Amino acid sequence: MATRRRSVYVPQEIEPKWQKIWAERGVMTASDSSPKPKYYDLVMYPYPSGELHMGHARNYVMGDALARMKRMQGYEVLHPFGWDAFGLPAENAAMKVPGLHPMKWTLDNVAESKRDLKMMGILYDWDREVTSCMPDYYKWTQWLFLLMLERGLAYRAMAPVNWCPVDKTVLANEQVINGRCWRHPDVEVEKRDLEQWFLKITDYADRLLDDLALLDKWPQKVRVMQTNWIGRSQGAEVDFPIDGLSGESVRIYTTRPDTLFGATFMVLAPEHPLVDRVTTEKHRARVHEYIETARKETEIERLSTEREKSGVATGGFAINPVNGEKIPIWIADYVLVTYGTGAIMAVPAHDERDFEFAKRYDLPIREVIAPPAGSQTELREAYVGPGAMVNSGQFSGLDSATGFERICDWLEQQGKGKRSVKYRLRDWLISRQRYWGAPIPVVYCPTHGVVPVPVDQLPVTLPDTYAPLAEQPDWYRTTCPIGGEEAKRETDTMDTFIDSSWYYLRYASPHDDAQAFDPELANHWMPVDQYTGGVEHAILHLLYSRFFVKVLHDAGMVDAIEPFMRLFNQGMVKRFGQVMSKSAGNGVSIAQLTGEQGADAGRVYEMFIGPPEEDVEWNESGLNGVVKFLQRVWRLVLEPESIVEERSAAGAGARVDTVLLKRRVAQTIGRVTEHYDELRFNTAVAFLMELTNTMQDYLQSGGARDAEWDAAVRTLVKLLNPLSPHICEEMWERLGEKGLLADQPWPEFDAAAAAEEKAELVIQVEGKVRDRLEIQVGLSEDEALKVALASERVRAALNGRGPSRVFYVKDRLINLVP
RNA sequence: GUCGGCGUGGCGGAAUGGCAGACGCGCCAGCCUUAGGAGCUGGUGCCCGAAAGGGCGUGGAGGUUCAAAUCCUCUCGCCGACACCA
Repeated sequence: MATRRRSVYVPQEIEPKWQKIWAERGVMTASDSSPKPKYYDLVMYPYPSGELHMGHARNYVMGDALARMKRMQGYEVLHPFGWDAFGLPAENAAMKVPGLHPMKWTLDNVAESKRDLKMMGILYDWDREVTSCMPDYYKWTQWLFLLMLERGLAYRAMAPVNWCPVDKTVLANEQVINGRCWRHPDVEVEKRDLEQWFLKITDYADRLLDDLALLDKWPQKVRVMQTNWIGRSQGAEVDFPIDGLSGESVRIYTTRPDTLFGATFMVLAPEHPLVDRVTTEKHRARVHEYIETARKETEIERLSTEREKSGVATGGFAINPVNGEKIPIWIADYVLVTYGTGAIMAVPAHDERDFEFAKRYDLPIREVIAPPAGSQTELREAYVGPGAMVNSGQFSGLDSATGFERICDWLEQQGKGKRSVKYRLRDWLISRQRYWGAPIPVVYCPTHGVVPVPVDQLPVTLPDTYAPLAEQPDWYRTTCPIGGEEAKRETDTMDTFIDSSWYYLRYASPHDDAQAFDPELANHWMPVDQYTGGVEHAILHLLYSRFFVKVLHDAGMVDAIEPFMRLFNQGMVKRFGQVMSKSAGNGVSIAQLTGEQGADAGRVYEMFIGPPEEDVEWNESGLNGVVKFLQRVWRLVLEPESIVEERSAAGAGARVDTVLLKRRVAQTIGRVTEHYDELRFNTAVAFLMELTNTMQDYLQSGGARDAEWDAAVRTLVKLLNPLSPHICEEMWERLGEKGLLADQPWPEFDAAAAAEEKAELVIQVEGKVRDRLEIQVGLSEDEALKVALASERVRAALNGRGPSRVFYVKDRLINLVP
């Protein structure tokens, strides 16, 4: 008997078997007409980068585990997948390898990634797969652009744009990080003036901001980031007449109209249109020189806060409308032409930037807000807080908040200004001078101007030849859809963030060739119940998607006003201290993992490794621990006698009887269900480990393998299934059960069975725990007191002690008054 | 600079304001064994102690509370986002 070989599972034998069965049975195929409640479980569709590693897998395992559980809980689960397939890496690859087309490179990568996902046992409804670079998808991306155009939300404008000299394309504001290209952190972005397409996301600024309040199941971090990005501020626009130019004035924007009396000079952005008008002959040469220098500076230099402020006087003066004072007009590049009105009143006493500027150029500083307590006699820095207004004419004496309102009222009555709300958010520049994107579907006609391509002529497909569209006359030469004149196609393509702003809607009806999505089906599945992806999309993708849904809602195409109800940002997987990636060369590939420890061990390990939102470090011994755990489950379920035998060899562990076993099973159902639902997989795994420990102790305490044991076994297998589906499915079959485990109902939680039968009474005296007493659950306060006082030890503990005599029973406090 | 988040054993980490350190890794001791990098049992926060037991303990200092890792104030450290937006 001693030579007995313990049974072990071999992942390479069971994993492919079950993957094949699930695919054949269409386990994750979502039905549009199911009577079950729907659950839309979505992971951010990725850029197809080819072979996947365990860093990618963590995200997808979470989504898969949730989908599997929700399915067992009786939901009709939509768990789709697709590819954000336009974009630069494909072009870079094509440029490196002559003759390689971005399409081929992309589709090869898709195939490779897809194979890896399947090897991990991750189930999607592949019937609904979308690929954004395919004409049947980007046809509708183009259609959505035309919808925006029709609704006045797409426009063309000449603008100083962010230009990446390496990628040779324009970037959105959101793609410029510290003045550098988001794809090339050491390449500084240049400013160029180009005619470009924009989407008017600023029209939705208020709603994008206000509706964040509805997203209470989003990480607050993301909501804060979006709030800051939209950057709404309340203030006033005020007209300052230009001295000597009757009827002309400069409009400024301020968030502190209460400091209007403290304005001692005015500053225009170098690009401000009135610069020429206000500059006197004497100052013209110097102003011109300053503007030239400012233009040549990169965004980085200009925006650096470390840099000392610079500027130049124009020689012109403006009249402060509240007191008729003449104040000099300066030009300085710390004022941005793109924000507010491109001009400010400078109040050095109450604004740090103005203060610094005034110090440098020796401009007057006048205090108009007195700090609340203890006035600062010396003005060493600007006081930006609230306080009482002083030196402010009829408004002196008011507190600054009231003064804000009174001055605004006064300005509006006098017609000299008005309340105004400004945003940091800018319109979304979507033109890209790249081949590998969806062509913007418009035609430039000499007679009719900008003409949208008629819907029945969509899609405007990309030419087969990989080369910039502007260099392909065969492609861009066309005729005007209205008059038939010779015309030219737009040669820019769209930002790929447009593709990803609506893909989740396409999943509702991915094969519809008559519309972008079927509104009825979209309304059936939307909104997304759980959205999972990286925090790097906290602003760009999520803000754009929210914008699209609001536009589509206004167009009557979807009921939802927000796309994603619950958002989760998972942490990244690191190895050797660095984020796993192909370029860092530290990835554990899915192919390698499944060939060794198996997909299930990798899945459970990645869920157990740490909190799901935290970055985690991959390490082999942790993975081995999980393999050990799974092998133990395997034996416990299929070969419990081998565990019973071990008892005699080494002595018993903890005593576990049937009552304890039952209770532990019930508790585990409750905890695991709750924690899976909240994506707290690390603790869910810990609870399952506790259950197996209890089951093992039960066997080793001589527990019978009766109905209770069988129930425990089946519960364990079901609860573990979302994380370790292959092994659980195989065990289910070997247990002689009929049907797929994937189709089994989720175990029901029995609160009564999970409750402890004893409660503890903790006797604290003067803040210290003096004694503990086991009592029955469900006793009233009086009964509990009686039990407590019946105890000799309790009486002794209380005897002669100080004032605080407190009992604690579960979550109830009982105060004992002597 | 501003705004957010986080500081718990040797390590990853648990803890609706209620026995801090679950679960796992690692380590120590033992058992078993045709010796496997296997399996099993016990131990493992720190200090004192042979033990029983006692003291200390969640970055630091205060505070609220019968009770604080958890709430409040200040402070130090780390991480992230934004960064002249008037």
